Amino acid sequence: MSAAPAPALKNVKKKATAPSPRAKPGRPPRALDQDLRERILDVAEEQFSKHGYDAVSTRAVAKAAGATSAMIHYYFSTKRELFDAVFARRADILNVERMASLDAYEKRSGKDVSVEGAIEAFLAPTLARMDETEGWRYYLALVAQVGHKPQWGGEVMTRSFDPVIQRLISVIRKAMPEAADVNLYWAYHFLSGALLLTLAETDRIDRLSNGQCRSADIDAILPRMVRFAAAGFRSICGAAAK
Amino acid sequence: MSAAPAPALKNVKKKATAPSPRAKPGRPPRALDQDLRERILDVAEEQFSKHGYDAVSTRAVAKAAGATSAMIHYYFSTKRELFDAVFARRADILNVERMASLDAYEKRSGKDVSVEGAIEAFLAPTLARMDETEGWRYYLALVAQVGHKPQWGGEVMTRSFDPVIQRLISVIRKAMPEAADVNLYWAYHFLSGALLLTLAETDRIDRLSNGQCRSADIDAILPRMVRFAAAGFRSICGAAAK
DNA sequence: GTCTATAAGATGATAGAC
DNA sequence: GTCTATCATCTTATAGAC
Repeated sequence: MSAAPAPALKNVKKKATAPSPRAKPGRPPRALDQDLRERILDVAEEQFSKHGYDAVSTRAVAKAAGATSAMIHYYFSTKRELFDAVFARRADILNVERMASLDAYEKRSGKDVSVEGAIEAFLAPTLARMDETEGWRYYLALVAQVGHKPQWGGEVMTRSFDPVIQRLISVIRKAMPEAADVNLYWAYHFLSGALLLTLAETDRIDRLSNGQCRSADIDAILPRMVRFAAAGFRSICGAAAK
Repeated sequence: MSAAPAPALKNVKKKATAPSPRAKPGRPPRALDQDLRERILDVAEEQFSKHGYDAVSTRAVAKAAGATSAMIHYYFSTKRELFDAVFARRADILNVERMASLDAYEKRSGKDVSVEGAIEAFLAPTLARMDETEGWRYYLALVAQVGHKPQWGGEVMTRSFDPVIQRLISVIRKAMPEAADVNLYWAYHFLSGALLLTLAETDRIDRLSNGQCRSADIDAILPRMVRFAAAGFRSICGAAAK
């Protein structure tokens, strides 16, 4: 349930003169298998995130992982399935954490559920991960890109994240029982856009603000995003909404 | 200043048995030149938007435009310059419209500038274009994707759109003179995310809301986005902000 | 499990005829 | 201005040796 530490490249260059020093015969190198598989996932995650799915070749991933492209197909069959594995790996972790966070918030707040509280419980796990490892930062930037791709933005995102979003909205609904569904969904849409642009870490805001804001400054972002979105939810879902 | 109507493909298939029927000799076909150039831009816009820059080949663009890939390089030298031309074409139009809209709002509101008014003046031209032609929808979805690409999200977006954004913030500042710059920039960052996700039109919100919201329903989006963002700006820039 | 070799085709870009 | 032909390289994926 905790993050997998990004393993450093180990057998970067094993091509030499002598016949390659493989695992000792007599015992299937079970550990190494998982090692390479994970290393491929790590490298693919980084490259897909940095350059986009289509700009990355299986060869490039293989090379950076210290293997050949044949190994990519051995473990993942196709490039697309490699992507799916990359995407699902941390999505599963994130979904568990978000669900747990929302559950915990609902339990401890009892009847005093607030919009701020719900949104904070939803955002905190994700933004915390963003502050953790390079791997998570790559992954979350990849989510931001996928979320804006015409086909994938609908399908992949829906498949991966819908249950938690419905859960979030159900908690917010407890804080605003009078809110109409349409308004709740549009409000989430705006919040989602704000979150995804944050995960993208494009440094746009750094330039725009002339260095006064920094894309990766989670401590500055989280409280502001919570307040911004909560006020937004209230203004379009509240009693005064048209 | 109005939108260029998307021209239908005209000379789709001129490859046949006879030597290709080119323009009549004696007069350089000036009109046709611009025709093809624009058609290439239209087609590239559509394909870059639908599949992403890296997934589209110059051959594919050429074919859809009823020409050969050599013509792409004749008019634009490189694939990247083709992209830049696609991106700049409507960015220029949009920038003029947004500036004019902000100017007009500031003029007619005098001293009574409101956050809602400024945001509405900023958003309205863009969302109106989204409701106009396929070409504009493709373009705006492309902007959303570019805005989340690691390199381009910073550089291309900054180069193309920063002046209008600074203008928007300067108008909002008149409505909230006490607001700190950092807060204004972060608030814009959230608004920008909400806008870009809207421009992407991924149908995610349609699925999530089980059809209650439609990605292209500008009449539903604009007023909600204005209220949502205005409330957000006030909540993190207002006197009560920490 | 890991490699080399290769199939089968696509890619960005250019040269040169017309 | 538009084309065909081509270069040199890269692409995903597979076959088969070890």
